[in-house]
Amino acid sequence: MGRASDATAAPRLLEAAEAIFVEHGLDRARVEDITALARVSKGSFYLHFESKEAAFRHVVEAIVTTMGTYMEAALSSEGDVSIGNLAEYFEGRVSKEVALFEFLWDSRRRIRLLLEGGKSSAFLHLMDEFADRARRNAAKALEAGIASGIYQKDFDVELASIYVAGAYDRLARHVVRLEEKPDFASMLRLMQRLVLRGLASEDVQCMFEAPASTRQLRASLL
Amino acid sequence: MGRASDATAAPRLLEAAEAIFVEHGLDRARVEDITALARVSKGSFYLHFESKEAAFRHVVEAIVTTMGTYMEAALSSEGDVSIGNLAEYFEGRVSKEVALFEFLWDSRRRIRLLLEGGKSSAFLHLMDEFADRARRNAAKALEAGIASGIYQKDFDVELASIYVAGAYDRLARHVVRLEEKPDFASMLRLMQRLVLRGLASEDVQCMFEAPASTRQLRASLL
Amino acid sequence: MGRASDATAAPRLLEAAEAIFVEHGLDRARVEDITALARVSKGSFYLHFESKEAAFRHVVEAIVTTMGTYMEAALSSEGDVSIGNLAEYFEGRVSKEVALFEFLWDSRRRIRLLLEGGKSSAFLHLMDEFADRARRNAAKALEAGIASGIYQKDFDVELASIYVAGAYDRLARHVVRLEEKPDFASMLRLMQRLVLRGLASEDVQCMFEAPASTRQLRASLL
Amino acid sequence: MGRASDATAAPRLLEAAEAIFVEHGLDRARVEDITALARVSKGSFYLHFESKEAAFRHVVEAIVTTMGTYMEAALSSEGDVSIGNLAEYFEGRVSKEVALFEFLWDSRRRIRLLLEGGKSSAFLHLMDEFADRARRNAAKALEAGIASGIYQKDFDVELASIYVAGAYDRLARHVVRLEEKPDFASMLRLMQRLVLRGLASEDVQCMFEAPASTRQLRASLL
DNA sequence: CATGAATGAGGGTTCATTCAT
DNA sequence: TATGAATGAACCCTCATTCAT
Repeated sequence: MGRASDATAAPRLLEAAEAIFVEHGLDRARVEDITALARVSKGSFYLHFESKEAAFRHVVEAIVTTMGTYMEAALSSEGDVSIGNLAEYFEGRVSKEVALFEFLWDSRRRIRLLLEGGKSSAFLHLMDEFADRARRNAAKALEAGIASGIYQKDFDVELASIYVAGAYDRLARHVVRLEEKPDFASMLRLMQRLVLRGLASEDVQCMFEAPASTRQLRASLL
Repeated sequence: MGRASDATAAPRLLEAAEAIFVEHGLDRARVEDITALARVSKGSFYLHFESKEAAFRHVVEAIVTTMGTYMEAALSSEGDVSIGNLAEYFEGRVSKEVALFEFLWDSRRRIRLLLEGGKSSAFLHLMDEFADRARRNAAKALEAGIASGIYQKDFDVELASIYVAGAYDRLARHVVRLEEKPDFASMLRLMQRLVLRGLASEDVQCMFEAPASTRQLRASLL
Repeated sequence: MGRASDATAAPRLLEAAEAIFVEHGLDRARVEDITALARVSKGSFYLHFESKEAAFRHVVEAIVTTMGTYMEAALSSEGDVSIGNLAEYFEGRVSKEVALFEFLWDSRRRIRLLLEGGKSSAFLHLMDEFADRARRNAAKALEAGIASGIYQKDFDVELASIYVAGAYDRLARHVVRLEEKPDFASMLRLMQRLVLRGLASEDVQCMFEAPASTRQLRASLL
Repeated sequence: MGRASDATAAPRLLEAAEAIFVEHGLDRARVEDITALARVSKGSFYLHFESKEAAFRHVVEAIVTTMGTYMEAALSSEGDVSIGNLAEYFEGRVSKEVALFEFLWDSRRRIRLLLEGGKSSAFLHLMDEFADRARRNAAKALEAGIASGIYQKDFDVELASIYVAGAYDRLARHVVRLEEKPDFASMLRLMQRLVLRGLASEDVQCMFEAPASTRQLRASLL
């Protein structure tokens, strides 16, 4: 091997590329901006990337992979639902969602840039991809709820999943822009309550009226 | 000396600018593309706009104004709400929303371009502006609902308005991408039901249980 | 029409392009060299040429056309040959060739650059094209000579035309490099004599021996 | 620390450099092309050559030396000429020339590249150098011929040598482009005949007419 | 006002050369 | 000596903007 490759150069370059692309978008980003930020020569850029566009694609894909994986993990709903364990189930979902929003919060700088400054259609497409992934997750959760008798049977699941995912989408966009970290648990409980009460089957609906036995549920949802 | 003063040049230029900017974004759009589309000389561009960026801002503002005005009109909720006229009130809201979605449907090509191809942060910002406007509308409606006793009093209105607006936002994005015009009325009724049942006060909640008097409401919301 | 196009700009650019390309070759020539020589802005180059390579092709083609046309005209051999008018015929050919070499002499700067400094394969190819054109001309002349009984019948015309054209080719290369204008007529007479005596038919050969009648021919060829 | 000292690296590099330079010319050849072909590191190039241009000069000189040496050997005319041994003498020359053309034929790929693809002025110069060397050889042969009475005395030797060398030059260029190996002997005999008959002294000229004694010469030259 | 030729700054990319290992 | 990653000067081309007509 020749001159030892600066092991930190490649990651520095990637990081710099992401930062510059996310800040300025593909067209406004200058290769020289990226190499300067990475403290690397201009020519060095082309040791790591085929072209500016290729670097851009690389960055976008890396973001998709990182965020997507996390999101998938956070939203996967295993565990059975039944009217009996409703309160626990929802608390479980809420805590999973809290974990996801914690992740979003930690990544908020990057995400905010994607949302506000990602001046490129590639990032828009990426956003849409996440949104659709979230929607499919929501649809699965709704179907599970119908199957277990929690939800009514007579609504259009796809449509409802669009609403639900849209609500989460906007909530996420809202959250990453906040200055102070909000109380994710209460946020997400209100969300769950809207969905649950909005779609609840008669049986579950009753629990909101009944005095004693459902205290717990009512408490957790209010 | 060139073509005699051409009164149609300015609107043609604006139209062309919008088309090109929306298709390619600020950076990729070339002044010459715009003037070619407007059948105007390149120099003429600078008789009408300060610079390319100025033209872009102009276009963005024009879109905001046009769409925003329509939207405002469509969503403005005048008229009193009370438990008594609940069914009518909601039908009224649904029909207003249907009108808005009809407008979106008619403008779907332009909107789709803004969403998918609007390769510039300015358009993203514009989208966000609409989204926030919608959220504020939703918040007002929720507050009116609380005031009239339709909704519970113990939820975070701002948060709920985020959910609601997010749901509409995604629905709108979904709709403009459809091939076939969907049934807006049923779409928007499901939406209303989600919100109403999700946030309904005890009094209204009862109406879903009560046998006779609320038939109408139940029917319209299911 | 807009700003009046500088009518002299295009020819200046062409001239400059030829000068620079011929001096440095395609690869070493810089667009800026050309535009500087033409006293034109760098961008202006691309108003007249698609690309540097396109400009190069243009220049090459222009040279081919100019020189080729002249050459064709100069070498075309009309007029009948017969043993009777041999001396006149050859004087006629010689004077045509003298005219061609006068042209070469006048263009010697450009040609010399093509030969010595034309650092590009395109110019080599161009040279070959001229060479082949010359060879075909030679072949035609030889065939005419055979038909009229001046030349023998038993030699390979193509081969002989290669020799003859090669001889002229080198002579031309030699001439354009000279400092002083040489005596083209005697040069080209020696050439003709070589060819004539080299290929002469027995009948013509005799004329070189016979005392009186052929004095003229012998005189002109020696 | 890299590969242990590799004795074959230097010749491989030279060979690769020649191949790449001959194929692409100085400007289009990339150092990396050469080192890749030589299976040597890029840095290694600069252990063997001062610079790309130096390598180029080296290659050009090597070609000149190799080919020049061969050519010199092939064309050197030792042995006396006299009218008595004319036929043998010419057969001797022809066979030497055949040997040279055999060499050209064997090297035709390289030569063709030099002629057609040698995209650099250095190679053109090299070609001219060969041509001039050939011309000087021809001049020497002509002088020897004059001295021995074979040729006339009253022509411009330098001029004639230009013709003769030019003819050979073009013949050589023609030959290396052929698909099939031609009959060099007959080619070169026609060439000799042209020159001999073109310049022959009266004494030799007679041999073409005389019946018996010169049969051999006439036969060999026709 | 209208035109479109002219301008020139700017940036992506290549590649000869250097140098730390 | 051999390596190949790193460097940065150089150069083609684009395109927003200007300006003479």
